[in-house]
Amino acid sequence: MFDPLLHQNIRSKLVSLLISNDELPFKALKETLGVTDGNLSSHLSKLEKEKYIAIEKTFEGKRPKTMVKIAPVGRKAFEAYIEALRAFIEEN
Amino acid sequence: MFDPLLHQNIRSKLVSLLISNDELPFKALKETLGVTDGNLSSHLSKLEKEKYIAIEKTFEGKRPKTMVKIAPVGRKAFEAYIEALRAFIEEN
DNA sequence: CAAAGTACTTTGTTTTGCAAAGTATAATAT
DNA sequence: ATATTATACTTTGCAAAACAAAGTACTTTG
Repeated sequence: MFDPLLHQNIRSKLVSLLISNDELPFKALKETLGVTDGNLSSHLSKLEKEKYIAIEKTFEGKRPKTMVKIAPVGRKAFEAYIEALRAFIEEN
Repeated sequence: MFDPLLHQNIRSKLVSLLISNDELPFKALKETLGVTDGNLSSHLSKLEKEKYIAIEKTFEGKRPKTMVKIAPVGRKAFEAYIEALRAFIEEN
């Protein structure tokens, strides 16, 4: 079974981005993924709930800034997911 | 965007099985995938609706037998999906 | 200081994914 | 002969997911 948290269009790319960039602001994720604020927000919540990512709320001057980081659990899960995909591809 | 019809746990495996075996009976799919009848039935309907597969209802003696075959659209889509996965893996 | 913008979150609706229940026929036991 | 169980599915109902629209809380700008 592919990890259902990762085997989804937006989340697989989201986590992939976080693996490559280690941390990214909400806005950058939103623009790169081409999703609405609400949609991104709920995907982030889902990933945070399972400790795949960590969300840090800071301030950039006076404006709120949400920083999203990959967490150890998420990194491991993603690696396993990529391995699973690789195995799936091999047999196809 | 990964093809949402294929980027799903059960359906990706289902179509993969059909690519390898060309045609399979309902029962074999059900057992191999480890899903309930209802669940399989609805996934098949979804794939059939988009012409990814073809469903043939025949009789084995006096009992109904549902045969599932991969269709050209499905084969192409699956190949493209595998390519997309490959590309995704490459960059991760 | 009103209007518009920024950075999100919450709410509401549609779509999925699934199991339980239903349908129809066949085989088997009584 | 007929009730019971089994086979092969499909339909229904419901909980969870995915998404956009609306809401919240500020802040900057005209």
